[in-house]
Amino acid sequence: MSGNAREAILAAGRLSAQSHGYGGLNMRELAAEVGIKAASIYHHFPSKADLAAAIAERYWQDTKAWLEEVAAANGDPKAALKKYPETFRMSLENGNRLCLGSFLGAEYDDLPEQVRQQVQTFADVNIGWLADRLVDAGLTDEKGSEAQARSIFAAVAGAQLLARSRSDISLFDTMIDSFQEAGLMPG
Amino acid sequence: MSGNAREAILAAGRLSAQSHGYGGLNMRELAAEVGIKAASIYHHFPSKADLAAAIAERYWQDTKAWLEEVAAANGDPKAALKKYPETFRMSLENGNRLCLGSFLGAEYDDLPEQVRQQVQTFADVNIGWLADRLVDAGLTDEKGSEAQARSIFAAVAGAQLLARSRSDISLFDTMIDSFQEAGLMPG
DNA sequence: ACCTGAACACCGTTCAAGT
DNA sequence: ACCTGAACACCGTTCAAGT
Repeated sequence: MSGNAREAILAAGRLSAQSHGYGGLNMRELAAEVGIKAASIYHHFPSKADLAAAIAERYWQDTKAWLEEVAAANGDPKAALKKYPETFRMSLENGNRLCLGSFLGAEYDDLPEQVRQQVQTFADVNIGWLADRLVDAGLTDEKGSEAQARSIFAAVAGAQLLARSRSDISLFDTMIDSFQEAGLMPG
Repeated sequence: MSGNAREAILAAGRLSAQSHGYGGLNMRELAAEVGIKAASIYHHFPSKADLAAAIAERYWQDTKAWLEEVAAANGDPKAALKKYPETFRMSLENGNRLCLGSFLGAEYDDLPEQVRQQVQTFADVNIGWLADRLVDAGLTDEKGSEAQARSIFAAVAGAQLLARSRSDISLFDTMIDSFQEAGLMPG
């Protein structure tokens, strides 16, 4: 409708993809949510692959902006790191949804190349941000920071995946606590 | 051919599900791999949902048997725990495949009830085995053992998910090393 | 018992054609 | 530009019929 069908498609598409993945992203349903016909989506995106790539691109851009806000608002890098799991937690709160990067990561074999690239960038954004905080906090040397950052990213994503399949956010919180107590990430 | 089409369907179906998930499991393709027609699968399994449930059930049974072997072969529970990531590593080696529990966990919203139950049991088997080893090793008290076990399971699954999307087993190994060095799990 | 061709109802995707 | 009807390809599934 009116203002911007493209933006409405992106927003609804993101939510659907976080619930059902790339394969489960349904063009007719998505169109209905936006108030148009499925064929009309193709006026805004040349294909489902391009739509998914645009959704994933927007997803990492939003994530990056959020992470930068967190870093700016928390001078202490340890305090910033403590906030990191919050986006994953919000996905669970918002309809028990999965991180889009995790869902698309699972579907990686069947993903069009454009989508794969955005999934990689999403991971790079997360790992890069974490590595920068870890170095700033003096928790790792520069050499090992990326490896440590990757481990944190993977562990938090894994915790979200498991908590989601039980529809139980408290499990997510407990797992994050365990990671922090073990010293995998600062708490 | 031969002895047992049902077993061949289960074996090929498991591999396909670990690559493409439940939604991506294709009856016609699966039949072709086994050397029969799609309609013939229904002689062995009443529906795709029942087939997937049987695949997932067999999957946790195989996992459980493997874990019990590892426990039996390693009197030292820490040595057994050190071997735990090995099954996840083997999946990556075997065609860059994902743990079936992780893939179905991502698709949880769209899973038939029979399949969901087997996914839960798979998680329970892993967490129960880990909790038993942790208690035996004196690494946790009985009260906190399940929470600790869940964290290990989630972290290892997350590491596999991320390593798979890069098709890079060395990333998996490095993340496991990080988990062990942090003390999340014994190394 | 075990398998199959053919068909069914459905659904995502695409394109030619409308405004 | 923006949208759509309708065709297309493919899906899980059924069933009468074959061995």
